Amino acid sequence: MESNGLATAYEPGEVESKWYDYWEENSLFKADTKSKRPVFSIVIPPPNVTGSLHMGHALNNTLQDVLCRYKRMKGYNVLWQPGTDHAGIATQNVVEKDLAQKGADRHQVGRERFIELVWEWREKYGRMIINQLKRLGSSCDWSRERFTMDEGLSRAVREVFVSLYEEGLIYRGDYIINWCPRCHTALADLEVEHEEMDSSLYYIHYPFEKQEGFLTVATTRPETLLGDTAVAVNPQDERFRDLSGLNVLLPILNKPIPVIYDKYVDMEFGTGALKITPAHDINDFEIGNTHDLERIRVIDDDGRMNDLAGPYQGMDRFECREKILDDLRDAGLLERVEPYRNAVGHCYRCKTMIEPLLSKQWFVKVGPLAEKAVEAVREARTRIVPSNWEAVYFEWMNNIRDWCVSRQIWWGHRIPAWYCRGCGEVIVAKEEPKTCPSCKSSDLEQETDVLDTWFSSALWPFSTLGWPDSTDELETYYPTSVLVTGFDILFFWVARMMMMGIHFMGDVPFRDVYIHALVKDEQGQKMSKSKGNIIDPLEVLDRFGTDAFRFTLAVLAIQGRDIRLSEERIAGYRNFINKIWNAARFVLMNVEDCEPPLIEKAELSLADRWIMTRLARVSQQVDACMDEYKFNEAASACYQFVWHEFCDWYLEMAKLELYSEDERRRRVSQSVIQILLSGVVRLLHPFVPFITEEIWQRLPHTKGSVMVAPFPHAGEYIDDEQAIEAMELVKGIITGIRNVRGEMNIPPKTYVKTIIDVGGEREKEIVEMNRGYIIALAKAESIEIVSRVEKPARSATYVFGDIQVHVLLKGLIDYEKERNRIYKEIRKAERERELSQRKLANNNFLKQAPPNVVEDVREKSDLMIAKLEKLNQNLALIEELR
RNA sequence: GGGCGGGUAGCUCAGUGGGAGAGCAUCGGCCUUACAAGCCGGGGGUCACAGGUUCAAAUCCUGUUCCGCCUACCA
Repeated sequence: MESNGLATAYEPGEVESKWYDYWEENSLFKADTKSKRPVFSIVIPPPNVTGSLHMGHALNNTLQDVLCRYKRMKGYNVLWQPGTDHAGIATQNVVEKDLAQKGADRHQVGRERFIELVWEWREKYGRMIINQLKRLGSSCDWSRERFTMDEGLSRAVREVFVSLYEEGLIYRGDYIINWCPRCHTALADLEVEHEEMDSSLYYIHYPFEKQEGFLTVATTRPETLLGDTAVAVNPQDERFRDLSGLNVLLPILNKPIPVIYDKYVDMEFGTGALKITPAHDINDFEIGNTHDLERIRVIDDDGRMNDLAGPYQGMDRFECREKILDDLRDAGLLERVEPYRNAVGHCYRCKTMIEPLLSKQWFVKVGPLAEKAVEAVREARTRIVPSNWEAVYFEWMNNIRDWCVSRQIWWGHRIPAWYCRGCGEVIVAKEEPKTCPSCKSSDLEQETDVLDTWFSSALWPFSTLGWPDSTDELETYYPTSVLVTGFDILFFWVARMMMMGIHFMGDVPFRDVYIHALVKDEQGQKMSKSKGNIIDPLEVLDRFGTDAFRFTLAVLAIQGRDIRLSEERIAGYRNFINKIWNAARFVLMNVEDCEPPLIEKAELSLADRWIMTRLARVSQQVDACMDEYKFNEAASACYQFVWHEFCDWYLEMAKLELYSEDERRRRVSQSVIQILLSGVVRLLHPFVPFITEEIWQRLPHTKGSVMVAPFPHAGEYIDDEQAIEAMELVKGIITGIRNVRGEMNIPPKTYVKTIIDVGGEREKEIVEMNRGYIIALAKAESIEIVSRVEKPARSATYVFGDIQVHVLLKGLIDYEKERNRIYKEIRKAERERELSQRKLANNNFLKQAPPNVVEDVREKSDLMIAKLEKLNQNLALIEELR
């Protein structure tokens, strides 16, 4: 059925794009540096420019949008700074894959052309993620959109690199780094994923050079023995005394290498003898340094054995392992093989097994930066929510190692360093130097490496606001109010932004960091392409609408707990959206031709006063939740209020007024429900922006967009505690009658005679004044209000507190049924009475518990005693009548 | 190895010191003119286990156990 041109079911499709366009056209997302209002600012975690919206984005951006919309309605000058990230390795991989399909590779097209191709790719696909964020309703100030490879941000990158270099916080050197043989680049420690794997521990004999016998070493990587330059044992180890100065022979190559003593070696592990490969293992590298060992790199950039690998040259590293094991077996040098589980590093981008190897790279010396970043959180200049992440943050920051920032790829910010071919001088500068400052040669060559993508991301909170220039934006919006992100990039990104922000801006980049959970599937599994358990957010948006999806995410965003998302759940909240829609339809149907609201407080019904009080209180509750980023509590409170108070009780009660013969009553009610719907819509707007705008625009007497309407606040309404109490009584009576009706199978169409037995005068008055609600909502034919009567014959009785609701039954009462019903009630009441009385019998309880608690228990006990008395009387009566 | 989180109704989970809750599912009754994507009513829990603190414990402490995640330079 249609009414006011409103369909009975909400259809999100058309509504969403219509209002999003409207918001944009009216510049409602725009931040204003000139504004005098309090500031609220967020920088978006920039998605990969060529990426596509996944569940993580959906959650992350929904929460940010909820905050931004809420703050706008609260009167803040809001900036939600959007943008995208160039995602060096990921994007390069995508474009390379595309090239491969065309039968080419990047080396054929050359660096310059390749970068052009990536830019073209970005032009083609870069809008996709932005449009998807828009579909989600994200109210970013798109006029300020930034990209990490923009000229401005690139300038910030060069500026930072040069300053850090000049301060000695960036250096270049030979170290063991994580090499991905497939991506052909170095990776930071963080970019390596450790995966526990079944592998083997090989026990290999290293014969002594000049005497009988051998040392047995245990290793998981026999192929690296080709690069061994020592065997180490613990100086404390009794088994290996007097080996000082001796050599063992490297198997197969028969090259003498020394036995050295180093307390790093764990005597308990393996044989207590450790082979040392300084060019392929971080620990071996360090031991090599203290013992001044030669570093022999035997694996090349492709993961193949190089010319130093003797007979194995050209073999892939895994192939080489098999071959070398065969050869060791043949030579009788492989003692045994044990199954073993160890954590092996893999590239976080392509999952290829990482090769630790010696290489010359650029590093950031993070120690001094990390120290300040730790201090900032310790001093609560930045607050991490929930706070248990602070411990994780400290743990990592305190054990941080230098950050390898050079990448051997092409897509990214090229490191602003030049090498003089003349004298070998290294020149680090913001602009390309013409000549070498040391030898004046003009034969300079720029560093070919680019910077780690996270290097530019680390500058995001100030580079997007115009740094290194001093801008109004920086002045107004830095530090940002909050960063909303997942814990998976706490180290990658948050920690580094903290370091850079403090170092270059002299203040933390954000006051709060809100860490949200991961979105998983129904079974609690991480969503992944390989598992095939991905729920595509775009599909969800199509099927259920943006508002339903957003509300689901908000209600599931419980601090510190992962989200298990299921379609059922989304469908449930889709129903809620539809409920909102129908409530609005109902209101709009009934206010069509009414005059602007003008009401005396005295004219408000009980239901009016009750719901206004509730709306005021729920708004305050939402305020409190939002301050603490308790999205789930805020959303649940809204859900509960709108559905189970506003719709289930209030609108039903308002029908009495709306359908009244009395025109004044009707008019007042028409005004009140409009006011209330306006409040409900504003309350819900941050969570469900589209449907609320659609309703807002249809409400008479509203102006502009709901986006900029004020969030409901207590001052708008009333706070009437008496109305709450009276409503509880009325609701209790109605529920009582409905309960009896349900259990006694009274057909819904049958109106029943009721006798309501209330003790107090005040209660009596309330029931008397509100009998209309009871008649309508409980389908009562008549209500007789009495004090202290016996249960009438042919009746079923519901007891709550000291109130009895007798429902008179026509025809034959089912005594058995009524007896069982009462019996059940008695058992329940007895249990509660027992509990209370046991407490009251305890002297310690009476003495030590707070008086109000004792009072509550006493009240409860009295209540139960009274209730039981009545129930027992009723039961006796039933038994008598049988 | 270290750390963190979790175990509450059939399922998914709220609830951090005083009456065990929600959504979904389930059962019974309703096409009541806002809504069947709905309305009304009902059933269902030894709050993982064992100790302890307390007048009082799902909640605080200790231990056990199971699950998940993060982290790590024992080859």
